[in-house]
Amino acid sequence: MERAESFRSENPFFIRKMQPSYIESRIMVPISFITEDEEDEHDRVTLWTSESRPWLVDFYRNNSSWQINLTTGWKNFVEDNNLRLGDVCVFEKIKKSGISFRVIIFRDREESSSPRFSDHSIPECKERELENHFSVCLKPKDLYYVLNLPRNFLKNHGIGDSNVILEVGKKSWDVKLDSYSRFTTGWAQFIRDCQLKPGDVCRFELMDKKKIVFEVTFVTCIK
DNA sequence: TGAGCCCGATGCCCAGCACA
DNA sequence: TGTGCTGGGCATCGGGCTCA
Repeated sequence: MERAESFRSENPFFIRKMQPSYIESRIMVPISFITEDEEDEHDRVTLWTSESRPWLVDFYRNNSSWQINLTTGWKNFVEDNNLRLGDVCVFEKIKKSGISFRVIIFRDREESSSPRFSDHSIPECKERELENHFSVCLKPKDLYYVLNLPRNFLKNHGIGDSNVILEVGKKSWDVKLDSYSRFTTGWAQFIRDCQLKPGDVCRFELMDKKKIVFEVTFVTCIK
């Protein structure tokens, strides 16, 4: 999953980790990935893992759960590509005829499928140490008084309602982390002092788990 | 009988609101 | 300016129905 999450592309894409229901029957596509116009024009999507062989898969819109399910043909794809539980697929929408997705498979069993495409928009799967850090791209609302944090990260590290220390260089700020996984008291001061703007990306690296100290680095957005 | 289709339940995340 | 809460959107899962 970490390798899949490091995938970058100019094309829209989504990530799916293989669940039992995915292996056994169907997989869901975010509803925004297939427009109603496309749905009217096409009955099925085309999945590509290489440039040589496509898989045709029927789909239908699930209005109750606001999703699109891939059904007939999906199982063939699973079997042909030997997908197993825990494998992670990146579905990248590409500009081919009809509705086409390029599928990059990140296997749970050490090796990954190496995408065999001629262009260079394929994942930068550098080994990244994600365990101790997360990144946040600041939105206008984040520059107000609160910042929502990834709950999974906090949960994985057993971090709850507490005060944390944000360090930038030799300076540090005390910021309250509330029970809703948000930076609250102190966050506004931090963004003022660091002159952060919408579009800036903050990287929070957990340096001291006991005292909950994050070293913060940021990339400034230049319009 | 199994695959495909369809629906509903549940929980998570986030945006936004009300109020202190 | 900070906190608590709620509702909407979405992801995930399970189960019933239909049909070949």
